[in-house]
Amino acid sequence: MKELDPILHSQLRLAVMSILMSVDEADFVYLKEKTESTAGNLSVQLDKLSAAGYITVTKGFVGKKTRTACQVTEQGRKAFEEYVEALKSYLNL
Amino acid sequence: MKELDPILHSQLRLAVMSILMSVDEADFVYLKEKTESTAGNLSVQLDKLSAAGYITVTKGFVGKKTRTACQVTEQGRKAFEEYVEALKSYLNL
DNA sequence: TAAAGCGGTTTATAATATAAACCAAATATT
DNA sequence: AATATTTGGTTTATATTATAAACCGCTTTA
Repeated sequence: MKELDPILHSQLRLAVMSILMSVDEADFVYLKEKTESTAGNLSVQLDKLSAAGYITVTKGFVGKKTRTACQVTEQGRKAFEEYVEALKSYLNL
Repeated sequence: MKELDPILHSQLRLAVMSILMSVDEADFVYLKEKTESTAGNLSVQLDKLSAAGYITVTKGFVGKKTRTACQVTEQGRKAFEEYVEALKSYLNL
Protein backbone atom coordinates (compact mmCIF):
# COMPACT_ATOMS: atom_id res chain seq x y z
CA MET A 1 0.00 0.00 0.00
CA LYS A 2 1.25 3.43 -0.94
CA GLU A 3 2.23 5.96 1.68
CA LEU A 4 -0.08 8.91 2.18
CA ASP A 5 1.89 12.16 2.29
CA PRO A 6 1.45 13.24 5.91
CA ILE A 7 1.60 16.90 5.01
CA LEU A 8 -1.51 16.52 2.89
CA HIS A 9 -3.22 13.92 5.04
CA SER A 10 -4.73 16.50 7.38
CA GLN A 11 -8.23 17.79 7.00
CA LEU A 12 -7.47 21.48 7.11
CA ARG A 13 -4.31 21.37 5.01
CA LEU A 14 -6.08 19.23 2.44
CA ALA A 15 -9.00 21.65 2.34
CA VAL A 16 -6.64 24.57 1.79
CA MET A 17 -4.79 22.76 -0.97
CA SER A 18 -8.03 21.71 -2.56
CA ILE A 19 -9.15 25.33 -2.74
CA LEU A 20 -5.81 26.58 -3.98
CA MET A 21 -5.71 23.90 -6.68
CA SER A 22 -8.71 25.43 -8.37
CA VAL A 23 -8.40 29.10 -7.67
CA ASP A 24 -4.88 30.26 -8.42
CA GLU A 25 -4.79 32.64 -5.45
CA ALA A 26 -6.71 32.98 -2.21
CA ASP A 27 -6.18 35.16 0.81
CA PHE A 28 -6.18 34.32 4.50
CA VAL A 29 -9.64 35.64 5.20
CA TYR A 30 -11.17 33.77 2.30
CA LEU A 31 -9.51 30.50 3.29
CA LYS A 32 -10.63 30.96 6.86
CA GLU A 33 -14.24 31.43 5.82
CA LYS A 34 -14.29 28.63 3.29
CA THR A 35 -12.69 26.12 5.62
CA GLU A 36 -14.50 27.35 8.74
CA SER A 37 -11.28 27.13 10.69
CA THR A 38 -9.96 29.32 13.48
CA ALA A 39 -7.33 31.88 12.53
CA GLY A 40 -4.72 30.22 14.75
CA ASN A 41 -5.17 26.81 13.26
CA LEU A 42 -5.15 28.17 9.74
CA SER A 43 -2.01 30.17 10.40
CA VAL A 44 -0.16 27.11 11.68
CA GLN A 45 -1.25 24.91 8.79
CA LEU A 46 -0.36 27.52 6.19
CA ASP A 47 3.09 27.69 7.72
CA LYS A 48 3.46 23.95 7.37
CA LEU A 49 2.34 23.94 3.77
CA SER A 50 4.69 26.79 3.10
CA ALA A 51 7.61 25.13 4.90
CA ALA A 52 7.01 22.04 2.78
CA GLY A 53 7.21 24.15 -0.34
CA TYR A 54 3.63 23.36 -1.32
CA ILE A 55 2.38 26.94 -1.25
CA THR A 56 3.76 30.45 -1.28
CA VAL A 57 2.49 33.01 1.19
CA THR A 58 2.74 36.64 0.18
CA LYS A 59 2.03 39.48 2.55
CA GLY A 60 0.93 42.73 1.04
CA PHE A 61 -1.44 45.62 1.52
CA VAL A 62 -4.82 46.59 0.24
CA GLY A 63 -5.09 50.22 1.17
CA LYS A 64 -3.91 50.25 4.75
CA LYS A 65 -4.96 46.72 5.58
CA THR A 66 -2.66 43.78 5.41
CA ARG A 67 -3.47 40.96 3.06
CA THR A 68 -1.94 37.51 3.08
CA ALA A 69 -2.26 35.77 -0.24
CA CYS A 70 -1.58 32.10 -0.87
CA GLN A 71 -0.81 30.24 -4.04
CA VAL A 72 -0.04 26.61 -4.67
CA THR A 73 3.43 25.94 -6.08
CA GLU A 74 4.29 23.51 -8.83
CA GLN A 75 5.69 21.19 -6.18
CA GLY A 76 2.45 21.45 -4.23
CA ARG A 77 0.42 20.71 -7.30
CA LYS A 78 2.46 17.61 -7.94
CA ALA A 79 2.25 16.45 -4.34
CA PHE A 80 -1.50 16.94 -4.35
CA GLU A 81 -1.89 14.88 -7.48
CA GLU A 82 0.27 12.11 -6.10
CA TYR A 83 -1.71 12.15 -2.90
CA VAL A 84 -4.94 11.76 -4.87
CA GLU A 85 -3.46 8.83 -6.78
CA ALA A 86 -2.31 7.16 -3.57
CA LEU A 87 -5.70 7.66 -1.96
CA LYS A 88 -7.48 6.12 -4.90
CA SER A 89 -5.79 2.83 -4.14
CA TYR A 90 -7.34 2.97 -0.67
CA LEU A 91 -10.78 4.02 -1.77
CA ASN A 92 -11.12 1.63 -4.70
CA LEU A 93 -11.93 4.40 -7.16
CA MET B 1 -16.66 21.64 3.24
CA LYS B 2 -17.73 18.31 4.64
CA GLU B 3 -16.14 16.89 7.75
CA LEU B 4 -13.81 13.96 7.31
CA ASP B 5 -14.61 11.21 9.82
CA PRO B 6 -11.55 11.27 12.08
CA ILE B 7 -11.79 7.56 12.76
CA LEU B 8 -11.27 6.84 9.10
CA HIS B 9 -8.90 9.71 8.38
CA SER B 10 -5.86 7.80 9.55
CA GLN B 11 -3.58 5.98 7.18
CA LEU B 12 -3.50 2.65 8.96
CA ARG B 13 -7.18 2.54 9.91
CA LEU B 14 -8.12 3.50 6.39
CA ALA B 15 -5.88 0.79 4.98
CA VAL B 16 -7.47 -1.79 7.26
CA MET B 17 -10.96 -0.70 6.32
CA SER B 18 -10.05 -0.66 2.66
CA ILE B 19 -8.93 -4.27 2.88
CA LEU B 20 -11.92 -5.36 4.91
CA MET B 21 -14.31 -3.69 2.48
CA SER B 22 -13.28 -6.07 -0.26
CA VAL B 23 -12.49 -9.25 1.55
CA ASP B 24 -15.25 -10.10 4.00
CA GLU B 25 -12.85 -11.38 6.64
CA ALA B 26 -9.15 -10.96 7.37
CA ASP B 27 -7.03 -12.00 10.31
CA PHE B 28 -4.50 -10.05 12.32
CA VAL B 29 -1.47 -11.59 10.68
CA TYR B 30 -2.78 -10.92 7.20
CA LEU B 31 -3.64 -7.31 7.97
CA LYS B 32 -0.24 -6.81 9.52
CA GLU B 33 1.53 -8.09 6.42
CA LYS B 34 -0.65 -6.24 3.95
CA THR B 35 -0.40 -2.93 5.74
CA GLU B 36 3.26 -3.36 6.75
CA SER B 37 2.45 -2.10 10.20
CA THR B 38 3.86 -3.09 13.57
CA ALA B 39 1.75 -5.41 15.69
CA GLY B 40 1.36 -2.78 18.40
CA ASN B 41 0.12 -0.11 16.08
CA LEU B 42 -2.25 -2.48 14.37
CA SER B 43 -3.63 -3.72 17.67
CA VAL B 44 -4.39 -0.18 18.83
CA GLN B 45 -6.04 0.82 15.57
CA LEU B 46 -8.15 -2.33 15.42
CA ASP B 47 -9.36 -1.50 18.91
CA LYS B 48 -10.40 1.94 17.78
CA LEU B 49 -12.23 0.68 14.74
CA SER B 50 -13.92 -1.88 16.93
CA ALA B 51 -14.83 0.65 19.62
CA ALA B 52 -16.37 2.81 16.91
CA GLY B 53 -18.49 -0.12 15.79
CA TYR B 54 -16.85 -0.17 12.35
CA ILE B 55 -15.46 -3.70 12.63
CA THR B 56 -15.93 -6.82 14.70
CA VAL B 57 -12.95 -8.63 16.11
CA THR B 58 -13.35 -12.33 16.82
CA LYS B 59 -10.75 -14.34 18.65
CA GLY B 60 -10.67 -18.03 17.93
CA PHE B 61 -8.31 -20.94 17.40
CA VAL B 62 -6.82 -22.71 14.45
CA GLY B 63 -5.51 -25.91 15.97
CA LYS B 64 -3.72 -24.68 19.03
CA LYS B 65 -2.87 -21.23 17.73
CA THR B 66 -4.95 -18.19 18.37
CA ARG B 67 -6.47 -16.38 15.45
CA THR B 68 -7.95 -12.91 15.50
CA ALA B 69 -10.37 -12.36 12.66
CA CYS B 70 -11.79 -8.99 11.61
CA GLN B 71 -14.86 -8.12 9.64
CA VAL B 72 -16.34 -4.80 8.65
CA THR B 73 -19.80 -4.13 10.06
CA GLU B 74 -22.70 -2.59 8.21
CA GLN B 75 -22.06 0.61 10.13
CA GLY B 76 -18.42 0.52 9.09
CA ARG B 77 -19.34 -0.03 5.50
CA LYS B 78 -21.63 2.97 5.60
CA ALA B 79 -19.06 5.16 7.32
CA PHE B 80 -16.44 4.17 4.77
CA GLU B 81 -18.72 5.08 1.89
CA GLU B 82 -19.58 8.41 3.43
CA TYR B 83 -15.91 9.09 4.00
CA VAL B 84 -15.20 8.39 0.35
CA GLU B 85 -17.97 10.76 -0.69
CA ALA B 86 -16.69 13.48 1.60
CA LEU B 87 -13.15 13.05 0.32
CA LYS B 88 -14.25 13.32 -3.27
CA SER B 89 -15.32 16.88 -2.61
CA TYR B 90 -11.76 17.63 -1.53
CA LEU B 91 -10.07 15.81 -4.36
CA ASN B 92 -12.29 17.11 -7.16
CA LEU B 93 -13.11 13.60 -8.40
C1' DT C 1 -8.53 59.15 23.26
C1' DA C 2 -10.55 55.08 24.49
C1' DA C 3 -12.71 51.13 22.87
C1' DA C 4 -13.72 47.78 19.50
C1' DG C 5 -12.48 45.19 15.12
C1' DC C 6 -9.51 43.22 11.83
C1' DG C 7 -5.79 40.26 10.47
C1' DG C 8 -3.12 37.64 11.95
C1' DT C 9 0.96 34.97 15.23
C1' DT C 10 2.60 32.56 19.27
C1' DT C 11 2.00 29.45 22.83
C1' DA C 12 -0.28 25.98 25.53
C1' DT C 13 -3.11 21.82 25.62
C1' DA C 14 -5.35 17.86 24.17
C1' DA C 15 -5.56 14.14 21.05
C1' DT C 16 -3.19 10.89 17.85
C1' DA C 17 -0.15 7.87 15.87
C1' DT C 18 3.54 4.97 16.49
C1' DA C 19 7.02 2.09 18.38
C1' DA C 20 9.10 -0.16 22.21
C1' DA C 21 8.62 -3.15 25.85
C1' DC C 22 6.32 -6.74 27.41
C1' DC C 23 3.59 -11.32 27.95
C1' DA C 24 1.66 -16.10 27.44
C1' DA C 25 1.45 -20.10 24.76
C1' DA C 26 3.46 -23.06 21.28
C1' DT C 27 7.18 -24.89 18.89
C1' DA C 28 11.88 -26.02 18.07
C1' DT C 29 16.66 -27.00 19.99
C1' DT C 30 20.33 -29.34 22.88
C1' DA D 1 13.18 -32.53 29.81
C1' DA D 2 14.79 -28.16 30.29
C1' DT D 3 15.82 -24.02 27.61
C1' DA D 4 15.62 -21.03 23.86
C1' DT D 5 12.92 -19.10 19.99
C1' DT D 6 8.97 -17.88 17.59
C1' DT D 7 4.17 -16.54 17.17
C1' DG D 8 0.43 -13.65 18.07
C1' DG D 9 -0.65 -10.43 20.16
C1' DT D 10 -1.45 -6.27 24.35
C1' DT D 11 0.00 -2.48 27.21
C1' DT D 12 2.54 1.46 27.96
C1' DA D 13 5.53 5.24 26.88
C1' DT D 14 6.89 8.78 23.61
C1' DA D 15 6.88 11.82 19.85
C1' DT D 16 4.02 14.31 16.66
C1' DT D 17 -0.13 16.69 15.40
C1' DA D 18 -4.09 19.29 15.47
C1' DT D 19 -6.50 22.73 17.64
C1' DA D 20 -7.89 26.53 20.39
C1' DA D 21 -6.80 30.15 23.55
C1' DA D 22 -4.28 34.00 24.48
C1' DC D 23 -2.03 37.54 22.63
C1' DC D 24 -0.36 41.60 19.51
C1' DG D 25 -0.13 45.68 16.45
C1' DC D 26 -2.65 48.48 13.50
C1' DT D 27 -7.23 50.83 12.12
C1' DT D 28 -11.39 52.44 12.44
C1' DT D 29 -15.21 54.18 15.05
C1' DA D 30 -17.49 56.38 19.03
